[in-house]
Amino acid sequence: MNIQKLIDKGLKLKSYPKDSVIYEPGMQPRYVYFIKSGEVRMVTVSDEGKEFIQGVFKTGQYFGEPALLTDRPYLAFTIASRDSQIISVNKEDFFKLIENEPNFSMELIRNLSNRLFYKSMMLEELASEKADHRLLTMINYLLTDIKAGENLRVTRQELADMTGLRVETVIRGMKLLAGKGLIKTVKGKIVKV
Amino acid sequence: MNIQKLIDKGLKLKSYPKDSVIYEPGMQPRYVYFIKSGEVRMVTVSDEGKEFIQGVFKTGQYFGEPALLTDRPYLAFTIASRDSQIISVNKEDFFKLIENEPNFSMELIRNLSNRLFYKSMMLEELASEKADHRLLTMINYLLTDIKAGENLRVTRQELADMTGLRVETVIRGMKLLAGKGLIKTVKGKIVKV
DNA sequence: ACTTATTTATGATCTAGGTCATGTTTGAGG
DNA sequence: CCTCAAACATGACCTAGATCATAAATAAGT
Repeated sequence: MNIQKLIDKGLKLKSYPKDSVIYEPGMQPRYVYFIKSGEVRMVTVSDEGKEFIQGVFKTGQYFGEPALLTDRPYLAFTIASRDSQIISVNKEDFFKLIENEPNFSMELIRNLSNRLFYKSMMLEELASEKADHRLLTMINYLLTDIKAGENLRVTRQELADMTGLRVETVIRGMKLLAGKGLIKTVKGKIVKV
Repeated sequence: MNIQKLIDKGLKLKSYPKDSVIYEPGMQPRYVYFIKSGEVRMVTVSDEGKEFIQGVFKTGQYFGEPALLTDRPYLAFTIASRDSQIISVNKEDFFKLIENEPNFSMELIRNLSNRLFYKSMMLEELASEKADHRLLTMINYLLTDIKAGENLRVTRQELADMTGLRVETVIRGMKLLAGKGLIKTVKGKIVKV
C-alpha cells in the first residue's frame, strides 16, 4: 500500500511522539493505522505486569486490521517506539481500499498470512522449547531482516519481552549461544555473519 | 465458501481415514484444503517429541493457505482427527477463487484475522501467564463454541497439548479451577453453565 | 459381560528458569 | 571529559511445573 496515495486522498496524518500510546486494551477498534514514518510496538501486559511484545511495525507498514475486522476490543497496547507519523483510516475507507485498490486485498491476505506464520512459529517455541532454543530462534528470525556485517539493534530486555523470558535468562543464554558459536556477538551486540 | 460449489467445479474429493497425515513439516505447500466432512488437527512437534496443537479445523472450514501464500514449507503436521473428506485446491485455482468468487477474499481476510486474534491471545498466555490462568483461558475459549448444558468433548491430554502444559498439570489445574467454581465439571467433563 | 486400551488421578521428586541483590560497563547529554 | 541513566552481568536462592511411578476409573471392542 502506498502511503502517499492515502495522503492524496485527503486522509489526515497525526504525529505520535515517542512512547505515546496509539490504542490500549479494551478499546473498541475504529481505525487501521498506516505508518508514514517511525515505528510502533504492540505489547500485551499480564495481570502481574509482565510485558510481551506481540509485534513491531515500521515505516510503510500498517496495523490494527484484525481487531477492526473481527470487531473485538483490542488485546494489546500499541505504543510509538520513536516519534511517528500515522494515518488513521476508518472502517468505511478501509473497506473501500480493499474493494477498489488493485492488489491491495491480495497484499493484505499475504501480509496476514505472514504474521500468522510468525505467530505459529513463536507459539510452538513458547509451548514446547526451552529458553536457549527460543532465544536462538528469535535471534535468527530477527537476523533475516538485516545484512551480513550489520548488528541487531535490540536490547536484551527487548529479546526477553519477545520470547517470554527474563533479562537474566537472555543474558546467560546469549553467553552460552555465543560460546557454542551459534551466534556472533561484538561488544555485546549480535552481528550477522 | 460453499464446498458444493467446489465439487461442481469438478475438483476432486479425497478421503483421509482417521489418523492419516495430510501434510507434514518440511513439505512444500501445493494446495489449500477444504473440509467437506470430518475434522483435522494441526500439530507441531518439538525436537524432544512434545506435541502442540496449533489449531483444529472442522467441516466447512479450510486450512493451509498461509503456507501456500507465503511459499514457505509447512511447520506443522496436519492429521485427520477422524475419517474426513477433503478437497485439495491448487494454487492457481485458489487464486481464481479469490479473484472471481464474490465475497470470498473478504471472508478469507476475516478468517485470517480471527486466527491471528486467537494466536495473539495464546501467545500472551504462553509468554506471561501461569498454568491455571492459561488453562482457564483455553477452556473459556473452547466453551464459546458450544451451548449451555453441553460439555466439552476434549481430553485432558488435548488441553495439555493446546496449552503447552503436561497432562498432570492440567488434571491438577482443573481440580483447582473446579474447586474455585471457575469451571463446572460433571463426570470429569467440563460443562458450560 | 469380559478384556484391553485409554483416560484420569495422586503422591514423590527434580530442575530450568524465575527472583532477588548487588555490581560493572556503556553511552548519551551537558 | 564528566555525569548519570540505561543496559549488561553474575552469584545465590526459590518455586512452579515437569518428570517419574503407580494405580484407579472409563470407555471401547469382541
